[in-house]
Amino acid sequence: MWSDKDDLKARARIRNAALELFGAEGVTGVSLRAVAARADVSHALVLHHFGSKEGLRKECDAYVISLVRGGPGVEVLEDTAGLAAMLEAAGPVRRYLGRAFLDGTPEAAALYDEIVEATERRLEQGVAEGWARPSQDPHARAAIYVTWLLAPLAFGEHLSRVLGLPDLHDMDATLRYSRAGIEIFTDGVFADDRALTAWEAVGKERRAR
Amino acid sequence: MWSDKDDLKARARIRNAALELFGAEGVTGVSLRAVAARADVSHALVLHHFGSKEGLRKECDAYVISLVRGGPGVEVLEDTAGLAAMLEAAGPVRRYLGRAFLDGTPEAAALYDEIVEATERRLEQGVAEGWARPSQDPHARAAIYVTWLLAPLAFGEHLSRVLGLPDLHDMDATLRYSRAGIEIFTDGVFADDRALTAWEAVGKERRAR
DNA sequence: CAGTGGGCTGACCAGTTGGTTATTATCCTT
DNA sequence: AAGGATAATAACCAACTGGTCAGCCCACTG
Repeated sequence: MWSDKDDLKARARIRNAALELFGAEGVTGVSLRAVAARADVSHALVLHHFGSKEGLRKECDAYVISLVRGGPGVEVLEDTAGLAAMLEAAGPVRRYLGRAFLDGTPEAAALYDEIVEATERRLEQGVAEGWARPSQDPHARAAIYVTWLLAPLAFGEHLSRVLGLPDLHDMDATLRYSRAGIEIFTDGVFADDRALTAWEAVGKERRAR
Repeated sequence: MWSDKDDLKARARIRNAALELFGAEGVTGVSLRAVAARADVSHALVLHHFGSKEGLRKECDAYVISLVRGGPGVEVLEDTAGLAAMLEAAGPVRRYLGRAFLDGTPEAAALYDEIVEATERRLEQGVAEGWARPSQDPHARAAIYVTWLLAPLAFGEHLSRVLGLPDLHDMDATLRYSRAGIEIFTDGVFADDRALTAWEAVGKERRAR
């Protein structure tokens, strides 16, 4: 699919190998030697180029984030473009992102915050323009909205298994399950207010205690 | 918060320590010695009780799943009780679950499948009873619905940071952000069908190619 | 009381880990 | 062609990994 050409610079080859392996097994689960082997390189060269394992991890973070930002030109996300790029990203990148968010690196946290902010602005604009519903708590809604859109990054494997889709991360599969998501975002799931009412009852009860 | 009493059996102490550490750092990132140290026990004892690291991991899985099932009596989840238990679970258990789903152990996969099935039945019943909207793809909707409810397990850290909540995993915080979720599930986010229409356009274009 | 079996440990093992160093190969530049 | 950098390697290191083993300790049971 996107195997590296032989003449690709070793540094980039190492980074790609790390991306794949880190995403699949987690950073702590992958040795520098394993990365080196996949990049067809001595393990000392990895250290030579990146200084340490942590350095390699940071470079992977930076690279993936630059992909999401859509190139070196974009400094701050304007709308939901970053989200879209994330969902369309190739398999290894998606898996890596999922891990990064769960591991909670500072870089991933900053990216998450940025996406939530951009999304909140966009939804606010949508409310003004009439295509988005107003919310009682726009900040929390934006956060939840982003979290849900990102959820397939973490749970993609299960999603694809349950839906019987062969490759969890390709575009066709994404398209298939995203329809159900859009449906919920358009019509909701609940037909009446009883869940909302129940929530308010619980909240009131807790506040009383 | 839930520190172990001194007279707790060593076996359970080890399991709890493993649960905490595995959840926080990932299974591969935690050594048996670290687990042993936190349980105040020699690392040989861990092997004595669980045979291997993999054995310990399996025991953690089984324990957490039994918690979600709500006790040894429950064999198959009846409704969304498992989901509720999961969302109310204490911090370490939540983190562990998030990891388990991302790592894709067979036990976690089975649990996920089971929850999706139970939820699909429940939503189907809801449609019949009138409190849930019908869906064009009930199976996919149930899968997405579950995935979204589970998303805070994986992204809870970021969610709490963005919302300015101190402790990501306590019940009050869960209550706060879940309101926004219920709001979306009740009213949706989009005010009209244009997202759905756009999706259909993309799908048609791809099918044409 | 003897003994016996399980909880528990320290010492040990071979293999792996991230990282260092000295050395060689390969490339530009002038 | 000479020179200086940079790419790349093999050999090595101390620390740590999961796992084994012989044996201690101590509560039971006969």
